[in-house]
Amino acid sequence: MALIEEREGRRDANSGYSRVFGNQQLGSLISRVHATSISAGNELEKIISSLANTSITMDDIMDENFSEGVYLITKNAVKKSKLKLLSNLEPDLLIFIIENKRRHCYIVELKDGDNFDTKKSSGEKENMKKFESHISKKIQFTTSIHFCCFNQDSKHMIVNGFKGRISEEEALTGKELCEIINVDFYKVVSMREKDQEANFKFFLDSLVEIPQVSSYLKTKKHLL
DNA sequence: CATACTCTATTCTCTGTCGG
DNA sequence: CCGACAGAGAATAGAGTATG
Repeated sequence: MALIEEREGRRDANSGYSRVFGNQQLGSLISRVHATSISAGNELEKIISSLANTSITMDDIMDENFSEGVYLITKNAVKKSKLKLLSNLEPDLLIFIIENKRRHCYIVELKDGDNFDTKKSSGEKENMKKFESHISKKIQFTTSIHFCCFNQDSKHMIVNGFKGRISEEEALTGKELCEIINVDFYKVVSMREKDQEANFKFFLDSLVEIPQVSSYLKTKKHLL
């Protein structure tokens, strides 16, 4: 769950957030908000894999021990397989399409934003290509690499964010990713929205409980 | 179990290049 | 030559994971 309430954040007075406000309680509250945002990114991958068909291992793929279907294999599952590779070259997701006449592996880098970090994008594409050439030698599948910005609906914007370093085919929206793996995009979105109300309340409740904040709000009573 | 490393998001600053 | 822009690097922060 991406709940602010469950995040630690930095509680001490020496965090940058405390300095921003000159108030430790407010600083630690903001720190917890930030921690929640980070946590939500990790959660996205977990939600997606919980809704997809993950009933196959990387070893099964290499041993040709499978039947028709669409399967998702996460980064961690790849790490546990015998497909040994230099560390940190692994993409976030591998999708295997196993059909009568088609065997394809989508290699996907997933991001919970609407833009990729331009500093790392060149390196990321290089790593993806390295991984692609490595895995192609081990499996009997065609392959393609993709960069998915889960919260971006426009392929064009993804390519743009990448400063044109990737093609339209290599860009993937969240909706497209979900279509490939037979996952309801809107279910993923609604699962993530579930915490919003609790977060909204927790944040504002915590905020008005801070003495400095509440005494300030009392001077603003005319606004209510 | 502690430590090191990588991931996420975001902002600021410095530097270099391109075009008018 | 100067401004606009792009890119790299550093900084703020914590979470998560791998490993000895």
